[in-house]
Amino acid sequence: MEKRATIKDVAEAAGVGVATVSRVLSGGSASAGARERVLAAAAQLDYRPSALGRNLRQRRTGGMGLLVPDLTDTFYGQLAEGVLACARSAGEPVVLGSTGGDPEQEADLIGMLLEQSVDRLIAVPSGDAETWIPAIRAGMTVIFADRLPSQASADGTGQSAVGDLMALDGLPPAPPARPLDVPAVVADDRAGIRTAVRYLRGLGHKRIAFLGGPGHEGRAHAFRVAVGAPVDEELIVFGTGSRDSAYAAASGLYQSRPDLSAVVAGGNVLGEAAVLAARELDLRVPKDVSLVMYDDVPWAELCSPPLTVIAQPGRDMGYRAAELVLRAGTRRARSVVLPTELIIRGSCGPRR
Amino acid sequence: MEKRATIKDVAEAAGVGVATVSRVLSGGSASAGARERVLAAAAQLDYRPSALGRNLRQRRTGGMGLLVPDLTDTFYGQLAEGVLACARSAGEPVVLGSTGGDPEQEADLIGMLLEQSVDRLIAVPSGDAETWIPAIRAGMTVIFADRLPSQASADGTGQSAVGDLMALDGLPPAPPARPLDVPAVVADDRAGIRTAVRYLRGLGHKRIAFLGGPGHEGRAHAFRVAVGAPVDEELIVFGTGSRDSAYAAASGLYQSRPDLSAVVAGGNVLGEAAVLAARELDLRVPKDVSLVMYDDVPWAELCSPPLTVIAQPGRDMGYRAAELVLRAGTRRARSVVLPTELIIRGSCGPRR
DNA sequence: CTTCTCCATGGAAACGATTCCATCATGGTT
DNA sequence: AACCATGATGGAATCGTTTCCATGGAGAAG
Repeated sequence: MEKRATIKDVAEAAGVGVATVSRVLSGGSASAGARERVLAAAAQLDYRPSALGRNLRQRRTGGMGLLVPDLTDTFYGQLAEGVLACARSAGEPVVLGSTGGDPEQEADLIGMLLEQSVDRLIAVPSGDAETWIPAIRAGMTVIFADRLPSQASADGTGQSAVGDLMALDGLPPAPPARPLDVPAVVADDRAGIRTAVRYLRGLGHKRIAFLGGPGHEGRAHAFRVAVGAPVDEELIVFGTGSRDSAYAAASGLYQSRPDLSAVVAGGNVLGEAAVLAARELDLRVPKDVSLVMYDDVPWAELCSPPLTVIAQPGRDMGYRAAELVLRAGTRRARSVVLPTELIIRGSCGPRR
Repeated sequence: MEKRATIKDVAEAAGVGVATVSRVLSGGSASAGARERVLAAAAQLDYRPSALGRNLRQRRTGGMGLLVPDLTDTFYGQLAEGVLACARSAGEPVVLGSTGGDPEQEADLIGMLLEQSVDRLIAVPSGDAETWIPAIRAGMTVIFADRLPSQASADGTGQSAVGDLMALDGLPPAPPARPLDVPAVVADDRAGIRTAVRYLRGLGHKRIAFLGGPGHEGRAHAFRVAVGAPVDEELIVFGTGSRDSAYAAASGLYQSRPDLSAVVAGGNVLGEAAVLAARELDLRVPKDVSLVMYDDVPWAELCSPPLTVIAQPGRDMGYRAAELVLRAGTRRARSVVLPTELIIRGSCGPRR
């Protein structure tokens, strides 16, 4: 438990001033002799600059914050791994928070990060645009990942918040109430859902349901677009985030609409619930009901039948977001849309 | 992007000195009048003390570090959620690192945390005892979770490092080379494995294999103890951590020893590999081979047949570890052993 | 009335780095 | 030889907080 050497100790040992030590260590100009002596002294004393002093002086903490809804969800685990990989190679620390999908906890965690002067943040947002205004106004560089905050707008469609992403499909962009100017790294949900729906249609399915969770408004919207008018709103149901609630939603869906023949699950937790509920109700997959699930998690292959999924690159998503948030400041970050891929396994069959 | 109010601003607005503000806000003594004015001014200015200044002054960063091998592994996701839940309720930040099971990366991350002056750390260790000496010597409060570092001792048995835990089963404790005095929160692997082996024996199985990954030396040891002499060392195989390597290990095991009739997988990634490899080789579970897997992950139930598992409370483990690391300093932390539970589903049957 | 104690109070030091700025040496140019 | 430009150098200021310490005032005890 010996105390660490400070820059002052190094300066003394090298016979130079602290300013010179700082310059040598952070790449400023110094004479060859001084540089050599400083380096030797630093090595000798096993000196490591304290992030504390530096942070205070620059009034900012290095590294980045990361806010996800739930680490138990394999997809967010993948995303976090991507962020951590990028951060590690940059030598930057990552402060992690799990929001449980609760806007209130999210707001608390943002407050905590502000207190720590963490000024870069990657978030899978749970709260609406309002929640994010304090962070933006405090000067944080925010990058959204996986999804955008739902707009707390009057029309109540749960439209996404970033204008330029809405225009992707030639759709009339939502009237921008006051879009957050926050770059995002997301999967191409529109294409992913469209491909899945077309695939199911090709198998003869007419009544296709969408089973979503919190934050899946964008995917639900993409689903509406993909099935086209008239949309049967009863076939679009939402759980609240917990596995129980997802199960209840799935079970309720099967029972209230026995005429449905296919389900698109908006996330792997929902997919899990859809399988479980089907089994409980003696619905066979894919004979009685076909299933496509968002997220290609390792266990999708273990199911029987193995699940057909819409794969999105969780790890890449995290990595790219981390790159963006680290580069920001240098260059104005631009949003990124990552491709999805329909991986056909065994959970979809022709309409019964 | 307005700059935040500092304690000086509050002092000025309240007409008191900075010392008084600090005392009021951190629970020191102050007159009612002063307290009231300070509180009012702080609220008025939306003052939040900067963690930067405080950290520098106390020469330590609040919160804690958390090091896990891989967030993609659901079990570590659960553990992390537990840590985060505890940290959140204490208002403390968590700095996360993912080691990939690599001692070198682990050492790097420890260095990074030291640089940040994070002096409390919860870790699922990958490196051996040597790796941890620098952290301990720097005065970090370390709590191990899920496992203990393998002892880099001469006897090469991969014995665990904490003496008092080794004595649980009345076994001659390994000659303590120089045990780390680090408290740990672990599952009762010995009992868990013993129960699983007895269960399999009860079903008539004679040749039971153990499939482990990095860090599962303790479980392998418990397995040796449970099966009793003579131990068929060929039936104990290890993967190196990646899913591919786990798969290769499982596949190799099945092929080299077609006489085995049951497998105990030391973790959920290994279990996944065991299922996949069995399917590939046309071994039916549980008809041809019975399987017990460590970790009760949500998808264990989705498999067909649903997997019989040794459940260990990942979330609790994380929560308890976080409690311990936060309380340390107040009280010398004591190790905790959490119970495991054999959950019988459908992946074990009578010996063919 | 004096003296002693106790508490509230605010100024200032400390924490460990970065960075501004004044100083000094060096070498080249006129 | 005088002058200037350039670059290295170290002292000191700075960041925002906590905490030490000296001061002063009020109340109690003599």
